[in-house]
Amino acid sequence: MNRFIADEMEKHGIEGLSASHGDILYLLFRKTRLTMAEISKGIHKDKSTVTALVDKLVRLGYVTKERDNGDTRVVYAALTRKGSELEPIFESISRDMLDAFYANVSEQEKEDLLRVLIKIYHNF
Amino acid sequence: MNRFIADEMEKHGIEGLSASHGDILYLLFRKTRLTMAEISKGIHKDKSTVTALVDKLVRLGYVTKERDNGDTRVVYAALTRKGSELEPIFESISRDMLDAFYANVSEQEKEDLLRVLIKIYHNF
DNA sequence: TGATTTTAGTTTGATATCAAACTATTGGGG
DNA sequence: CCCCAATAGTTTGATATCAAACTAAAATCA
Repeated sequence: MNRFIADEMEKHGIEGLSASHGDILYLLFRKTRLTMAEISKGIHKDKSTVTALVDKLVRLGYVTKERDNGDTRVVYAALTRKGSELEPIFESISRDMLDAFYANVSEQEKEDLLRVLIKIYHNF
Repeated sequence: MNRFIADEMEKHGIEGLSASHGDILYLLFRKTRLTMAEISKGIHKDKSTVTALVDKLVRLGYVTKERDNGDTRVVYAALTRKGSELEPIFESISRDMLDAFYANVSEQEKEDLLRVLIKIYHNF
């Protein structure tokens, strides 16, 4: 799946991003401003990992970081124009990905799969 | 799951091993001698990754590496005595892991899950 | 109010991982 | 037989990832 996504992104001229960067961008498509801690929770990665990932997105020009004025411990991440432009491309890749993933899998099977996986998820 | 396994291993006094090292050891419990390429295929990891993983197992005293006499390109990995002693511990951890994993999941659900996952696996 | 604890992020050091370049050996075809 | 291609592993360089130590700021509490 990682390879699939990486290949698709390369086809669209997006390079240097991993699946985790994509996860972060997805969060930012939904909510325009997120703290580092919110991102950490949202993508289930350690906060120090998020620091590195977001810094890379900043370096590539997709995201900005800004300190909160009230509580200066807090740092917000938000999309730049360039970052926002990724949304339609990502939606398209996501669709293709899911289509490939669920090829030959019926709706009923999908439903059952999800239900059992959630059960297993809660076992940890 | 990785954390679960790591915790269990630590309880048994086994430290410094990741899940991938466990995968390699499992292969060696079944077949006493494997080439680096066979391990690479067996654990679905790049051959250069296997070099690093096996070297660590050698460093920790669980495995030996030996060149083939006939074809000197080939390198065999095999368990040491210390490596073999891990088998019962690993079997026990494996059982506990699967029990935790499949808690509250019926046999029928397991079967369906596996069938659909295999289908999805073949989609890539 | 002042000390202590909690919280938010970053830095540091270690590890697994991959891809690409490289080395060394084997096997085939002219 | 020799060259070339294929094969087996290793080395190198980059990256994501985590945990632990650290910094700085806010919140609690006595």
